[in-house]
Amino acid sequence: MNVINASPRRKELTRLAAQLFVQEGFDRTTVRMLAQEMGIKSGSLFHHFKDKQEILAAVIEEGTLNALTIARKALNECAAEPEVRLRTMARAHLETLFTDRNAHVVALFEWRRLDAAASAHLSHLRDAYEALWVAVIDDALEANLIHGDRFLVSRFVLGALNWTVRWYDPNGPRSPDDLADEFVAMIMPSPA
Amino acid sequence: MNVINASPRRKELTRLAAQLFVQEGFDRTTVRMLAQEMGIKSGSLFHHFKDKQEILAAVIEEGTLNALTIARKALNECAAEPEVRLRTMARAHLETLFTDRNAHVVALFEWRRLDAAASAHLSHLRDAYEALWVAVIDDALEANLIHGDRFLVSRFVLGALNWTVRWYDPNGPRSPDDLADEFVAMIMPSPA
DNA sequence: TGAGTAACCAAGCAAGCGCTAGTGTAAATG
DNA sequence: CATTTACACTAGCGCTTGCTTGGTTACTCA
Repeated sequence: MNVINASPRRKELTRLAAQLFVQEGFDRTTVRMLAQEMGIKSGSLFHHFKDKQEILAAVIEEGTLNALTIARKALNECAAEPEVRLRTMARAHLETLFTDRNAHVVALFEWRRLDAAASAHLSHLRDAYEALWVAVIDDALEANLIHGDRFLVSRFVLGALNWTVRWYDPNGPRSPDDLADEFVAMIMPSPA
Repeated sequence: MNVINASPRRKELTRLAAQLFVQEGFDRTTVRMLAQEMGIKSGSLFHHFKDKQEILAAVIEEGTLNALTIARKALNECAAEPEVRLRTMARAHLETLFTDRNAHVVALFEWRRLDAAASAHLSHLRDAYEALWVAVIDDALEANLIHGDRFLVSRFVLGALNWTVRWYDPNGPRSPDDLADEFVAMIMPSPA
């Protein structure tokens, strides 16, 4: 469950597991399927992971840590105007969502399959990420760019953006950045 | 898979199944668990449903048909102003989402477990429902209440509203209607 | 009264599940 | 050179899964 055990081999296995979890769902993915995809036998799998649960936790941890890193970096590098920060955050969110799509789909839709311990650990990571959002939205509210309750707005925004994994086609004409900009324009009273 | 087989007994069984599917997830819910919750033996289950898949389809069909009925009725009964219709639709959406919560959570998060035939049938129902939304949003766009691409806006809106099942507490201080109003206020440039 | 039917049950099959035990082997380490 | 470590293998245990079979009960209606 911990990030310390992050050998290159394990990272690669985690990536493959994420793909299968998205294709089949966690419960329908058997350890034998995972092993075959990895080019080893099912017994060998348990040398890298304690049990099947730990593979799920690894997938989600990987994705969430990535999202946190990218968002922090993007916020550090962008201007201080609330509007810019809002757009930056939306872009960063959709960027990770689609470059690291498998891991995030698993994080969003297989969350409930985590056991209590892993769930607690990963909730902290997710909360840290959401805190970034709340801060950005606070600034936007204060600047009168948007209006409403800070938590409600945060959750509506995250909902709308996360839901894009259900319908957005990355091979279509619109880039994730376009999508982010259109979304920000939608919730801002005065369009540019 | 069809609505014709809708005996009262089957309806009740479907309701119980929805609850279990939400608690445990479709894959982790065994036919034995379903049977016990229904007060029968696992073998008897297959008198009412062809197989486990059909139970899932029944749950989702029930929920979607309900949502369609309620939304149509609400739209028929409300005034013609785009702003009123938008608010009405948002309220209707959250109302069904939380009075028929189990069925809708299953519809939203276990969709992928449907086989091809059931999926095709139910997609039509869902499309019919989404068409109601697109029409309402078209009117709102034309009246300059909101701005953006009609399909993008529809999907962002549906995403934000559907995501509420992940965080909204119906026993909290805010009613679903309040929630709907706050959401509409958020996406409309000029607050009331 | 007797045929038809909806609802149920006990028993169990074949397949598949997560996981373990014990072993082999090549490379790194003392 | 001896030992440890990392990674993989084979074989299979004990259990659960969705579903079937063959039969019983209770009720309806001609």
